[in-house]
Amino acid sequence: MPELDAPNIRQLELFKEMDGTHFDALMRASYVQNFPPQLELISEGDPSDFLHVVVSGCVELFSSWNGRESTLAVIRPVSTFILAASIRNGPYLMSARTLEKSRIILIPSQDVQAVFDKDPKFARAIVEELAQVCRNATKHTKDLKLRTALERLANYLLTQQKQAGNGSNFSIPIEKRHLASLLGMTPENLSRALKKLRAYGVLVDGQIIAISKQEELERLAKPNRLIDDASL
Amino acid sequence: MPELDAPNIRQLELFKEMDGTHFDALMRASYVQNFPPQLELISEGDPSDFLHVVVSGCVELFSSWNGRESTLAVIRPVSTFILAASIRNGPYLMSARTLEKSRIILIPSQDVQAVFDKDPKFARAIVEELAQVCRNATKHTKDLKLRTALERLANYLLTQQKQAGNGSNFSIPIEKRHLASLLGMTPENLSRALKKLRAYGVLVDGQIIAISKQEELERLAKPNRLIDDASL
DNA sequence: CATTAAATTTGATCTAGATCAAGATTTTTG
DNA sequence: CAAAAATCTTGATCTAGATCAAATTTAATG
Repeated sequence: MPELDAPNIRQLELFKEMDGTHFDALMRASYVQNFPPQLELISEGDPSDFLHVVVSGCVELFSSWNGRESTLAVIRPVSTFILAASIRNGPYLMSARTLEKSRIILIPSQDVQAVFDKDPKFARAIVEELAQVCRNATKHTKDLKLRTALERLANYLLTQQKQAGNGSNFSIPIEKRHLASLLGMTPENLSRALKKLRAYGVLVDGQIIAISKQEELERLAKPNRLIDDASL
Repeated sequence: MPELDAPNIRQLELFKEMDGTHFDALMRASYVQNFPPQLELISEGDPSDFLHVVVSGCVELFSSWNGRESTLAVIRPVSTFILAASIRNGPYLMSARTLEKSRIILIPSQDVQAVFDKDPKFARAIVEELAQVCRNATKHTKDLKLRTALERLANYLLTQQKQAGNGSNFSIPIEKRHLASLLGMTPENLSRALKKLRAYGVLVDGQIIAISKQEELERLAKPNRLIDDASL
């Protein structure tokens, strides 16, 4: 793989503490590729051969059943996806497609596993990362089962606001139809929900959101760290 | 801890391959307790001090927000829970209560982590278990987002049937109100959904289920390994 | 075993959210 | 930049599932 990318990857929690030799070996075994938008990278059911790292761009994880489809997550740089599948050597449970032009590193699962056994620091990092993924999945489920669509949206906006630095203006980083699917609602319903939030001081212009009545929105959303804090 | 339990625990995937000395050390550091039914073992938000292993009985994992509550999983012997929290030393994301009189082993998180660093076999087992938990969470989300309540119920019944040995008769192992919550519906709606399934050859008598038209039910349920197979 | 309490079922009604059908915008592309 | 294709929005309608209230069954308790 090109040396340009390695330093970026090395900064990732997953690779930061590991032995340099092992890191280099992993990188040598890996492939880097640039993908155009809307390309299906993996399909659910396929065997999991690689751990993926999004270096730039954006990847949507989604799943289909009986003609229906749902977005399960949107991955932004720099982070990994399908770690669980590649550890268990099980089939992918989700499909993945690029939403934008994306640069992605593919690390062969068998190399990940080999280094896992040799490098305790890496093993530690893998298990921490995986526990995080696991906990975020739990939070997503709680969000879905305990909240209405309007509440999910309100909390999503507050979370995005926080990530963008707590200013009153920020922009949502994905298309609304994907956001709708992520939040478990239809695009039509998202559109209406955004309109309802005007009463709580939310102004929408395309992807740009302005929050004018912070307290009102928070009173509606009732954000909770055990659901909304991705770092927890 | 009493030696009676150790052999059972040792059989768990999580502990099977690890070094005997390490296993014994873990067991010595652990506590075994018998809990009555309906006892809240842990509350979400609390710091995670122990990895829990259900030896006998049954534990419900649930979560609350804004006065609502939802069952997220039901844990039966012999398996662990809140592995992810104890690895990250983060607060519990779910609460846990016994549904029946239960025998539970509490292994201090710090001991789990210490042995993780020393014993590659154990590290390997932990990461596999965690990946499994992670994948099951993904399946649960897919079930919730891609299926209607009736479809979730139909698939739940087929899964239980399989676990019970594929006979046409079997019994559901939890109260219906918990099942309803697990499937993301109200008890009233579960009751009605079960009635609707009569048209597909499902007969209900208390906890006992009889499936008379296997193919019809499967045509409705459209079971899918990437959602319904817990071992995958 | 009678009493009380809890769980389940049933019926009536309500509502969040889906679906369908057009428009209105925005984005993409020749 | 104009045409075509998406995406987003709005309105009308429909429906899965929730809520409320009451009856019935089942389980727990003195």
